[in-house]
Formats: sequence, C-alpha cells, structure tokens
Amino acid sequence: MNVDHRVIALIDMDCFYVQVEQRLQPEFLGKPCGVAQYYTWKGGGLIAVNYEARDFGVKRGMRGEQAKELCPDFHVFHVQEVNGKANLTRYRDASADVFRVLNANYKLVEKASIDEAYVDLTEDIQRLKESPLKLTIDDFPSTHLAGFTTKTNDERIEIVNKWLKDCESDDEKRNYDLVLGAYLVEKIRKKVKEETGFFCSAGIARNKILAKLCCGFNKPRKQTILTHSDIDHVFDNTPVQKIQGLGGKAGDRVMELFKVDNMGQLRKYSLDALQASLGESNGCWLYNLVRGIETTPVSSRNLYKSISASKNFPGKTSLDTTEKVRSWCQNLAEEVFNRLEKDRAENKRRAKLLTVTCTSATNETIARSCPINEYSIDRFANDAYRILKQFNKSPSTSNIYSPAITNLGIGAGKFLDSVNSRSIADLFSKQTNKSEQIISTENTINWQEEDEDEDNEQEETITEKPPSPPVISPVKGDFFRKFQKNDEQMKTPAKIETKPSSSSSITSFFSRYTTNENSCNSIPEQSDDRYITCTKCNKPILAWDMPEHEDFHYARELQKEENKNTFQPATIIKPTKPMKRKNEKQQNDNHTLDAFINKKPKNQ
DNA sequence: CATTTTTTCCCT
DNA sequence: AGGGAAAAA
Repeated sequence: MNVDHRVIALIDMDCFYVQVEQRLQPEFLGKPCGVAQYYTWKGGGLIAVNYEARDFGVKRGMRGEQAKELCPDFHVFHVQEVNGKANLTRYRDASADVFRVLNANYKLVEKASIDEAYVDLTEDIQRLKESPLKLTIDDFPSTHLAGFTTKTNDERIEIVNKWLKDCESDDEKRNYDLVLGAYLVEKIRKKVKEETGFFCSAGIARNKILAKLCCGFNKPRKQTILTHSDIDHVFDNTPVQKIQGLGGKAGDRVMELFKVDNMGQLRKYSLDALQASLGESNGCWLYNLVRGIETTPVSSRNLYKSISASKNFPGKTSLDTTEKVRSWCQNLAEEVFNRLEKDRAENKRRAKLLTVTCTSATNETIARSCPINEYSIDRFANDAYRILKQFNKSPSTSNIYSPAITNLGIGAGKFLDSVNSRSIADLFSKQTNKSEQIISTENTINWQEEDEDEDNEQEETITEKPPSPPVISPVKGDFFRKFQKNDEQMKTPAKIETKPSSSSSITSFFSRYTTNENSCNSIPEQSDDRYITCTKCNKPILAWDMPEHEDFHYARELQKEENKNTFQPATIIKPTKPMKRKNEKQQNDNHTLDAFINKKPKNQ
C-alpha cells in the first residue's frame, strides 16, 4: 500500500487576482477584466486575465492598452501602489482566506503558490469508506474525466456515469478511492466558494504531478480526474513542457535529447537510457513518471519561507544616483518591515537573515546577505544600502551610482520560531545544562532579550507537546534543475570576473570594492564574531546558521534513537533503480551532466 | 527601455 | 553563501 495508493488533489483558484478584485467590486462579475501592475507605461502590464477576456485573445503579459484594442469592454483593475511600488498585500490576504478554509477541513495541505494548494486526501478517503454512501452523478456536478473531451453537459454526464458504474463493478475497486476523492473535492470547492466567494478548479489523481497536470484540462470552475488506466492515452497527448518542472530549459533538453515532443514517446526509453543522460535521480524520476508513478509527498506547510519586496527600474528609470538607491532601499525596507511585523504577530517567528539583490545595467545580478539583529525600517534600509555601496564604482565624492541598478530587492528569511527550537531541542537532548554558550556573543542573534516576559510562559508549556518529529523525506522526487547555459559571448566584457577565489572568499571579495569608504562596519573582517563554535561538533558555524545546525544535531540524535527500536524497511519504491549501486553516483551524475550541458550547440 | 513581482528549490 | 531555473498571478 506504499506504492501509489494515494489520492491527491491540486486546487487552483481561477484567475485569482481578478476574482479578488471582483469580490471587492461585484459589478464587474461576468465582464472581461484583468489585473495590471502600474499604468503609465501603455496601460500597465497584465498579470491576470479572466476567462471572459481570454475569449477575446487577451493574455497575461499584455499591456492594458493592447487588451483594450482586442476587447473594447475590457476593464483593467490596477494593483495597489504604495510609495510608487506595486503592493500585492490584497492578494496575499485573500489567499489566506482560502487557506483558512482548506486548513480547517484537511490536515495535509501544501501551499504551492499564492492560489494553489495540494491536498493529500488518502486518509480522509479511508475514513469515508468506513461509512459507505451511495453516490450518484448529482454528487459530481463539475467533474470531468481526463482523456475525454465533452462538448455538452449531457455528454459529460454520460461519461462520468459510465465511469461510476465501472468503478462499482470493478472487483478490485482500484478506482473507487478516486471517486471518493472527487466527491470530497467537489465538496471542498463548494465550501471555498461559500466561505470566500472564489471559484476554483481542481485535478484529482494519484500523485502531485498528475493532479497538477489534469487540473488544467477543464477550467474554470471544474475538476478533472486522471485515472491510472487513462495515463498512457493522456501522456500520448501531453507536450513535455506541460509537466511541472519541465516547462523551461530542462524540458527543452529532454525533447532534444530523446527526440520527443510528448510524454508518451518517453515510454520507450529504458531506465538506463534516461539515467545515462539525466543522471540517476532525474532519470529515475522521469522513468517512473512516464508510467504514472511519482512519489513526492504533500508536505503540510503553510508559512512562507521568505518575504521579499523588489522592483524593476528598466531603461531610463534605472537607479543611477546614490540618492535614488538610498531612497528605494528605504521604500523596500518599509514594505518588508511591515510584512515581517505582521508575520511575527501571526506566526510567532522572526527572520534572521536579510538579503539584498540587485541587477545592474550590465545585466549582472548579485545577492548579498547580512544578519538581522533588530526589526526596524532604518536598520533594514541601512544594511541594504551599506551592502550596495560596495558595488558602486563611482568615486565617493560623486553622487552618481554606477553601474546603474535595474532591479533592486530586499528580502528576509531564515525564520526562527519565537518558541525557540533550540530550547525544545535542549529539553529532549541528554545534556540539557549547557545551552548558554551557544548564544553568548554580543553581536549575534540576541533578539530574545526584548521578549523575555512572553518567552517565560512558553517554556512552561513546551513540555506538554513534543516537537513534531523531523520529517525524514523519502526518495524525494527530484526535478530537473541542473541545467545552465554558458553562452555569454555577448559583447559585455565580463567585468571584474576574477572569481572570488576559493580561499578567504568574503574578505578578498569585498576588498576589491572597498576603494572608498572602507568603514563597512557591519560586515566585519575575519576576526569573525559571526562565527560561533558548535558545542556538539566543535566546528565554527555562522551565527545565523546555528539554529539549523542545532536542528541537524537534534534530528540526528532522534534518528539514532529510532534506529535502535525500529528497522527501516528499505523504501519500497517501485521498479526503480535496479543496478547502479551507490558507487560513483556523484561522479557519474556530474560527468554526464557536464557533457550534456557543454554539448548543447544551438542556442541563439 | 519595459511584463513584473514574488517564491521555492537546486547546484556549486 | 550566492547564482539561477522554474513557476505563478
């Protein structure tokens, strides 16, 4: 029962941003609409278009003005602007409305994007089986079967009815849990509509990739089931790029390498053939997928791992003075701060790492990080600006910033629960009594001191609930993310491209840019108080990595403990990796991939 | 000059 | 840590 007897749904809100705006202004329901960011440049760029407008050929990415030409009745909603920057808060809040409903009804919900959720229904279906119920076509008002195109509702009913009959008479009842899954999804979608006002579509299948794929087959306001027996037929008509993870360069490479354009054509390739070109992990993943097998679990995570704000400054609008850069640091810092504060209140956690990203007019992107010691707009803005100063090539006497910045972003991540994970770990580990030296340095992550009163309470209650066991992920379905291009024959001479040599990388790297203003106080030299010595392994660990590092030790201990008692039956995973032992796996992968990448000749 | 703004995950 | 791919509205 481990193989793939799960039932997974992918729920996707229909043209979500448009629905959010229409909920606020219902008079636009039923009319062709879209949501655009900004408006001065050709009426803004559309990031969402509803189905009424799509009938006129309006597409995402178009300009508001262009949409008007195609569809004179088209209405453009504009994303809220704060300090001259698009602000997506309204949609994040609406997203939270949706997830409140999903989470209230199901335990295993994974937020896949602002408007998409995976739900693992397997257990709910088992429960449902205990009290049998008689389902009729009326329980499936918006359900379709993948692989069958129906023009009319009567046709749809005929198909679905036949399928329901088949499932009942099927002795093994292999498909019956998909029936129940579709039934549950009809119900949850109705509930979402009732409680949020939003319509959605859904796909129901035995794994995430298939659920995601078939969700797109009937939209909007419909759901589609993909049964095991229909997979071959569906894959014969599924372009490679339609598969999640293969929509970009990876998919192009697969098509080129194996001379295929749809998924079905990949069936004729052996596991070895796929692995030879794609590596052990990717080859295995694809081999199984083509046969309808994919084991990536639905993880129950609702919270963002990072919060960021960024803005493009294209062409003439690029940030070419220190004042502009300073000022936008302030604006972005303000947005990040506001969202971070809200997140702290709601989720009792704090971000520990601030990351500044910027793209220069030379089209080079850099990202640099520094620890967050204190939540404040000015701290974020100052830290960001101090980092950016390092990359300004103009003399400090000038107010010119060069090369000018065409994209600037500030983000925060590495969240740490205010209910400190370290104290939890300590409570459960053997030597409880020496946790004090972990956070002792002044310059490290001492935000705790401000919150002492509330922390005291929390520590008491901790003993009550044991920490959720570390999820040791099984053969995590890997995607194809290992393809890069190296075709920078461009005229842009690769600047100072003297790789930050392997040695003292950070120091040497910055030293190249500190011609003026070497008073970069918050990014200290190598007399590093950013490092803390781990008491468990005696290795120097970056301060902001310490909590994770601690978790690592903790998880390891737990695992040791568990291995004493239970024996792990080696992951039962299907007909996967036969030969190929662990012996040179790494070398093998790298080798084939390198050859693979370098081989690519045509790339204009 | 111009889809833009996010977010996550993988590779090195 | 930092760069980049992929995906979504």
